[in-house]
Amino acid sequence: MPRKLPISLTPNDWLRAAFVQLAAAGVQAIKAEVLAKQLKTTKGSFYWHFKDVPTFKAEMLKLWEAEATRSIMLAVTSSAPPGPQRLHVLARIVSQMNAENDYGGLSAEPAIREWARVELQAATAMQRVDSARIAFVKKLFVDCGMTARDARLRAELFYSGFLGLQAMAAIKPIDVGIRMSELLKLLL
Amino acid sequence: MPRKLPISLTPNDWLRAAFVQLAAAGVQAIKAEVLAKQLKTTKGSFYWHFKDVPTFKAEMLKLWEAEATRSIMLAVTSSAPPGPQRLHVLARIVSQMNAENDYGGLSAEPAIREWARVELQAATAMQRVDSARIAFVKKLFVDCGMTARDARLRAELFYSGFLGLQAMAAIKPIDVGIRMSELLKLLL
DNA sequence: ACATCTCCATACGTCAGCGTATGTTGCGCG
DNA sequence: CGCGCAACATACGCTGACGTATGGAGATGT
Repeated sequence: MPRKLPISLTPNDWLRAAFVQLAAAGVQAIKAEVLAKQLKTTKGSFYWHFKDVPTFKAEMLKLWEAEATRSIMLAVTSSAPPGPQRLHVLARIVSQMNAENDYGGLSAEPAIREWARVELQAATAMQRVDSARIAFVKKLFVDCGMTARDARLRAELFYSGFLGLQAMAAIKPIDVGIRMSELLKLLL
Repeated sequence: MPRKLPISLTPNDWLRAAFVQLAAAGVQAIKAEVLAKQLKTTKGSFYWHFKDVPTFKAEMLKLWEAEATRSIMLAVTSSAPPGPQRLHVLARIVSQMNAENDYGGLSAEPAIREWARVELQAATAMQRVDSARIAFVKKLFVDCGMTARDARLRAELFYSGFLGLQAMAAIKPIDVGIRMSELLKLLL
């Protein structure tokens, strides 16, 4: 039994559980008692670690925003030299990192987007992430020799296509990777 | 005062109010008492017209599914002859019908998609709508002389791009129409 | 060893939302 | 004119979720 007996829960344990819940059932499913049950404890623990639920959600957003773009940018720039190769790498990896990462990876993103549609705090975080990602993709297109204007448009279309495919994949499983590759061919 | 005194509420009044609420605050915001307040009545009325909330939601989905594709298809095929023109028309009209139609138009769609991510009943409806729309767009590409395979791929990318732009527009206002036009140029 | 502090358990009051049961009102009609 | 039904209004009990308050167990320092 490699079971590590629960010595003491960290704030991160709660946050990870919350992202799982978020991905599975949406923002409204993030409830203190539900998370407590999943962590086999009680909400007394929750309210010891966090002031209240809104504060907790704010921490979720902070964590997500910090990791949502960084890890992908890192993976891309470290596995290919500047040029079209990086875009192909990007198209491949974004479609296969479902639910691996701590903060829920990409499987929680549709839920966060709906969250952003409803709550202002999440909306501003989402806007910053969208902008950062589009700027990054734009740079990749610029590195392929495109003008700033063309690169920007293609970055937006590339990203929009990804969002759409991600949204559809959340309901009915499809091969996002191959479609992203085809989209990229048309954009280059 | 052109105020028409509330003679008697119809089921459709409730449904329209619910789509407004859905677009504004998501599925979880569809609550009998909230809708009653918006219609300046009480939930006694709600439970007279409808058995319970789940049944009511099911009727919402039924209504939405019936109208979500039909009206757009009709508008496109009736305003242009077969060929690329129809795609341009489609790119234009889908981006400007925000919140006009009865069932919430397109402004409620991101919420319905999240709904579909969480509840099975909505997921099956959403899948059918997605399939119908993609099939329709595919046909438009076929009418432009494309092979079935190419047309299918382009229809998916066109639709995915639309979904992504729609999702982004729900958070931060952007010009969906111009971006859809540019996407279409690349797909033709 | 004993007091303290951390980390969690339990019990409580509150409130929103559900669904039911029953009271109330206004029109249609003989 | 008054009866009856459609279309609500109101009152109720119930559950789930919040946040608080207080109790308790286990490690820890001196």
